[in-house]
Order: sequence, then structure tokens, then C-alpha cells
Amino acid sequence: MIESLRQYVAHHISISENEMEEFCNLFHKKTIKKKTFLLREGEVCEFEGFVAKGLFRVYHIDQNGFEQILYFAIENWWITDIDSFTNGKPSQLFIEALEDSEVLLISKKDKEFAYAKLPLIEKLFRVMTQKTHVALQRRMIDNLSKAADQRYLDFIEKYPNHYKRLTNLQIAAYLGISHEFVSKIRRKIASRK
Amino acid sequence: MIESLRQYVAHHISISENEMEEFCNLFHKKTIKKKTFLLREGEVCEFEGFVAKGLFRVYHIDQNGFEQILYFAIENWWITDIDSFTNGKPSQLFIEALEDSEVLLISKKDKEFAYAKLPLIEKLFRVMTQKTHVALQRRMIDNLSKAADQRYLDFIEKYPNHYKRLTNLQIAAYLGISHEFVSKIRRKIASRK
DNA sequence: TTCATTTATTGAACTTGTTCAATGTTTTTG
DNA sequence: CAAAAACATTGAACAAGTTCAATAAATGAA
Repeated sequence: MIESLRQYVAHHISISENEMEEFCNLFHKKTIKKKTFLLREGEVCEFEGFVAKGLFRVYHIDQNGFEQILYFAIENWWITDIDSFTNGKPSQLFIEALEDSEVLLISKKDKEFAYAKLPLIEKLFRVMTQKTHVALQRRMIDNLSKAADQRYLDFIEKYPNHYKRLTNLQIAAYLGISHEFVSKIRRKIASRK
Repeated sequence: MIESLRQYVAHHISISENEMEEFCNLFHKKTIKKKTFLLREGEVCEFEGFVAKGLFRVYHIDQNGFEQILYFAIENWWITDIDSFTNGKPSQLFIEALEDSEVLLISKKDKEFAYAKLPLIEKLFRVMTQKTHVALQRRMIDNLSKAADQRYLDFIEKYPNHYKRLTNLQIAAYLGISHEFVSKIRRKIASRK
């Protein structure tokens, strides 16, 4: 399963086999069962994780008990609470496996070691963070401008692989609408075909 | 006006006077009049800018001609289109001065030069990008969970200095609601005091 | 200062999305 | 396999936010 991480790294930067080995050795494998948590609100996030297998949701629960899903992470995605991880603050987020999953975790200390020893790793994470940020900007704009049915269509078009593995409830919490309304959108879409 | 950039840098990292000088010399001053553009949709964003004075809006115009404001930048904020700047793509954004403003611009080449020569500068931008990202995550969650009136209240509480310098129309485009509804929210708030 | 332009307010009718409750369907688990 | 639990669908009543149009207020430029 470390193989998928190697491929991810090789796809983004060119480093020697030795460096690759050294970097990948900083990660620890963790197997995590469906419906269990990698992180809960209040805990300090001590890891950055690469999803080798499975599906996670990263979400927040507001004062009224509603969930907002920040993102879903499948194979080759990274999961962490950046704010908690980098600043050592208690997290406001939950990270939960939605399927039996496997994840490769790196600690803060080891990540800093990697930055210091392997400058290209700094580049790897910088590029990744940037991409994530651009995607979130795009999502913000779409949320500000598009109606729920369009956002639903965009979601299933943009993430066809996620979509099949998610329930209406989860998609609703990502789109910021009620799951009943997701049902109604589906019906409407089906009827106009 | 370079003084405000020096202060910003000094506040985030510890570098020598020589390094500070070298870094700050990579920036070019630009004075920009109210209602003029630093970037328009379709152009490639060739700069990263530090606002020394004034106020900018960074926004997108959708297919229906509606504006979505990604953020407002006042003194000590940075402005750029990361996606366009880092990937050399045509921008989907507009950056417009809402007041007569002064901005310090650095080119991509000079920024890379700084990264190569002054490792702490890499840290500076990494921390900044991270903060920006965390703030956007927070905003995303709030947009998913909170009603417009609460978002309006949060906005004026969080950005009291922006608020005074903005019109209802601009705040509406940031919150993703109509400006008429901003009026109605204001009336409601005023009446319950 | 004055006139033109932009911005803000208001109301009425409308659209989008929510809530609640009931029912049916699928998935999990012992 | 059967029972329980989780998930999905539907409708009716409601709430949140939009749209359009009219008017008032503020700002800016000559």
C-alpha cells in the first residue's frame, strides 16, 4: 500500500530512489474500520494522512447539531485538519472513515524533518496545498452563485467516483442542503430526461 | 510605503536587515486609482501584490452576470489569483481597486528568486497561504450552515474595518445574497435593538 | 452648487429550500 | 434468514431569500 504513495510523489516531483525511500519510511500504516474516527472535535490533529484505500469524510458539527462536510477523501487524497495540525490547536473537525480504509500517516515532527532534509518535499506540499486552495475557492464561488440542483449536478459530474460511494445524506451535508431536498432534486432530474 | 511590507515580514519571520532589503527590493510600487483594475478575467496574473494602502475586491462574474466576491483586501493583505499566477492560466477573476490604492507587486520570477535565495521567505508564504486556506474553510462551513442574517452579523463583527468602507452591494456579493435582502436584514437588526 | 449617477430602502409577488411526519426501501448485523 | 437500523421518498405547510419596480438618499463630477 506504500506503493500508491510512491506513485503520488513520483507524479509530482523527481527525487532519487534513496530520497523516496527515506520519505516514505516516515509514514506509518493505519487500518481503520468503517464508522470509526481518525480525529474528533477537541483533539489536536497530530498527523497528515495519505489515503491508500477507502473513503473518509472531514466534517464539522455546528451549534444546532447539523453537519457540514468540508470534503470527502478517497484514494490518493490527503486528510488532516491543517489548522489544528500546524498550530497545535484543538480541532473543530471530525475525520471519519465511511468505508474500511487504509491510511499512511506522518507526524508533524517527521514532516518537518522531511522539509529540512528534502527540499523537494516542501514543494510537493506547497503544490498540493495550493491546488486544494484553488479548488476551495472554486467551490466557494459556486456555492455563492449556483442553485442547489446545479450544485448537485456539478458534484456528480465532478466526482463520479465519490458519488457512487456516498449516501444522499452525505451529499446533502456537502452541498449545504437537506437530504429531503436532494431526493426532490433527483426526482426532478429523472423526470425531465 | 515599503515600510508596511517590512513590518509585515518582520512580524512573521526573523531575517537580517540585508535579507530584508534584498527581499523588499524585489517589489515594485504601483499606484492605482479607484474603479480601475489590477487584473481582468482572461489575463494571466503576473504578480503577487501586497496592499500598502487602499481597498480591493477580488471577484468573479458568472454566466448570468452576477458577481461573487472572493475576498476584500485592505492594508497588509495580499492579492493575486493563485491559480493563474502559479499555473500561468488565464484568470477567471477580476481584481479592482475600490479606493485610490497603493500596492507592492512582485513578479513570479522574482518570487522564485526569493524562494531560492531566502529560505525563510518560503516559510512566510507557506504560513500565509495556510492561514488563508483555514479562513476559507471556516467561511465555507459558515456559508453551509448559517442563515444570511447571521452571516451578515458575523461579517461586520469579523471585519469592522472593511465593513465601513463597503457598500451594501459589495457586502451582498460577498455573502451571496441580494443587496435588497441586505437592506432587509439591516432593518430587522435595527428594529430589534 | 447642481445635476447625474450610484446606492439604499421598501413592498408585493414569487421561487427555492426546509421541516415534519409518514411510508417504503435497502443495508447491516446477530 | 430475520429483525433492526439506516437510508430514501413524498407531500403539505412553512420560512428564507429573490425579483421587480418604485422611491428616497447619498455621492461625485462639472
